[in-house]
Amino acid sequence: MDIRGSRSPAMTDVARLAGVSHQTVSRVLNGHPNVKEQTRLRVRAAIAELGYRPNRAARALVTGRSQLIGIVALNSTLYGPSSLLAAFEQAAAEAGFAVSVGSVGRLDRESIAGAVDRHLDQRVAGLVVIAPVASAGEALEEIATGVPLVTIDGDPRRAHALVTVDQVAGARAATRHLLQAGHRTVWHVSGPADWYDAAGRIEGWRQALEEAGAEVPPLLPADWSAAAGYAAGQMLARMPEVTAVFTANDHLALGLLRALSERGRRVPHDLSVVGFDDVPEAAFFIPPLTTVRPAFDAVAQAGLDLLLAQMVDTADPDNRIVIAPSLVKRESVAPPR
Amino acid sequence: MDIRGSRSPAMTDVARLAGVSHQTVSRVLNGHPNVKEQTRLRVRAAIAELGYRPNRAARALVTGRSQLIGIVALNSTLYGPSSLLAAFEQAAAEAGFAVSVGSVGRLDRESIAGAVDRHLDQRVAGLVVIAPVASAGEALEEIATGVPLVTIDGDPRRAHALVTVDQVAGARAATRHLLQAGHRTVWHVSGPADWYDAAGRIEGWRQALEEAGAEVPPLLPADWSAAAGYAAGQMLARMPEVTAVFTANDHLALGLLRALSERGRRVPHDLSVVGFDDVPEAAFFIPPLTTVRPAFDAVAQAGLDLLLAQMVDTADPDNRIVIAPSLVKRESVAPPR
DNA sequence: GCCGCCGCTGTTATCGCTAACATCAGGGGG
DNA sequence: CCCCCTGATGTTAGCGATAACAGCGGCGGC
Repeated sequence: MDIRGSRSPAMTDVARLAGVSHQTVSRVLNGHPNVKEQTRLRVRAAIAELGYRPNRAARALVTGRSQLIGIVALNSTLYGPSSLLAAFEQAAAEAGFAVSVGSVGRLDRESIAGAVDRHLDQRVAGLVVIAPVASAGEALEEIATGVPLVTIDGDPRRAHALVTVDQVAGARAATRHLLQAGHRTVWHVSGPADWYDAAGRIEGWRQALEEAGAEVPPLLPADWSAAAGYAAGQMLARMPEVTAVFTANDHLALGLLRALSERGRRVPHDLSVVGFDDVPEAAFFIPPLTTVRPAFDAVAQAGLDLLLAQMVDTADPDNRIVIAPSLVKRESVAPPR
Repeated sequence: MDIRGSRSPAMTDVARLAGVSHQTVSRVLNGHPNVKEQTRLRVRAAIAELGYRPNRAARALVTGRSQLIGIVALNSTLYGPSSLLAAFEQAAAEAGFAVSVGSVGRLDRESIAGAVDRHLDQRVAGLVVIAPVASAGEALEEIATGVPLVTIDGDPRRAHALVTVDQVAGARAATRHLLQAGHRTVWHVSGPADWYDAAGRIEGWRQALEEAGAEVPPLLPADWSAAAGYAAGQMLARMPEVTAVFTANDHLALGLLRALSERGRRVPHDLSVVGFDDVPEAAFFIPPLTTVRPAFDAVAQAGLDLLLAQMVDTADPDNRIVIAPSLVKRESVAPPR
């Protein structure tokens, strides 16, 4: 578009070509009212002719704010967080914001603070933190940012301006579904204890059992990996009294299914399994997995809305939005023998 | 840290506190040599005391370049692209760059051009495009950006400054592994034809068969989904002469495994399967999947290096780097009966 | 002992934009 | 007929940094 070397056109170049002052160009660009229609057209034409594009750095410098939203997220390929990230980028782009991602290796106080810092350096207009673990929540409490901040998947009890999936409701639905199929009780392979997601799912599982008057079996703590699910499965396969298992995510369920299959325990004939996340492959596990689907798109959109609301109006930062997940029924659940 | 409302400290504030000029502060910040050690320490102390952080917008304005790298990527939860994205963010952050992500819904000319445009508005210092499909490659050819540009997973024949996984070598290794196990030939369930990844894997598969003098069976085209793998599996299960299948990714393999399991064809006893990607769960498929692991970290790092090299020195933009993947052997491969 | 260079620091101009104020022509009310 | 207001535009002053150049001691060489 440009001959290399010649600097790209600035506002004054446009102004000169259109025969107006640079300020008039600025007014046209920012949609200010008092500009004659004819002038506006001349300026537009000049902009098009030169291929002018405003310099965001200059604008950010003088206004003190950018059109950049920062996201702090865990650098992982975990399905939940990365779906959330993708969905958020999409929503932000549609709203005309650029998104700067600061992924962190671990969600501890120091890493989070570092990522937030780097974003503040960029003078982001707002900040979204996907903070599913307790340490992250604590870290955030201590960081006064001075910019609009929305937490996604943070501490449901503490954080302001929070959007989260209703983990408790999802887990209750999963557990109830198994109880209604006729199982006396439901075992739970949980996620890491310091993740809110995991804690909420444990809570929902426990609630559903207690409401139904069912015995609450010991919790099987794990991380989010298929490997941990496999380990849990090796144990459960040896326990004939276990007929129903709810795992904290689909990958745990995958590992569990393999362990059961190796030991000759058939699903759902001998044992029913429900997962959480509805990863795209869940329908192709052996057997197809009944699971809970969080509405990541809705979470992302709600997060953005909350952020934009804070940006125009600093009031009402206490809003929190909880998105209900839905149960997806497939073939991994059946009545007990 | 700051009292709300009072503007954040600027370089002159630091200078006043340290009893020097703002220029000396600038020199300290940028590591210029000729500053007395004692002065440097005083400035550092003042910076710490005020919690000063440089204003990137101002710096970008005066230097004409930002510390922002733009990434254009497909907004998907596909394992390959999203791993690449995560790895790149990591590498860029370590090199002191912020990363602005412009994800696009489709990789067509218009979407790509739009995303590139938005990034140019931000005055990114460099641009990385993860462009695994043909239409994206064509779109890029037409866009003169004027900034350093690196293509990841683009057209191996055309693009300059390209980093890619050696799809051909990976597919050859997978296919040869199956042939060496004793199979007469290997079938292939491929990815979408317009993806370079898919094309390279087809090519490698074909090469390996031809080198070995094996018959080349008809290609089974699919997309990347487990559903497509399932469909292919339903067909293959009915064909007793098929003893070895190479799928273009692990999720296809997952769907295939389920279809085979439903029809009573045992893996690896009746049929061997090899995938591609080494998703974290691949070790927990039934049975554990032999697959090809692309080194996403290495790709990302190489991409960043290439970009940085272009940024300091506009010469040598024709470099292309091909990263070799490795074969991960698990239990889904055995000799034919 | 003077010149010149070097190491350190300060002064000034500038990047491209927006905000605030200045200007100026034209029109309606007293 | 003058005043004031209003709509359209221009002028000026920064935003916060870097770059280029200017000063100013002190030290070595002749």
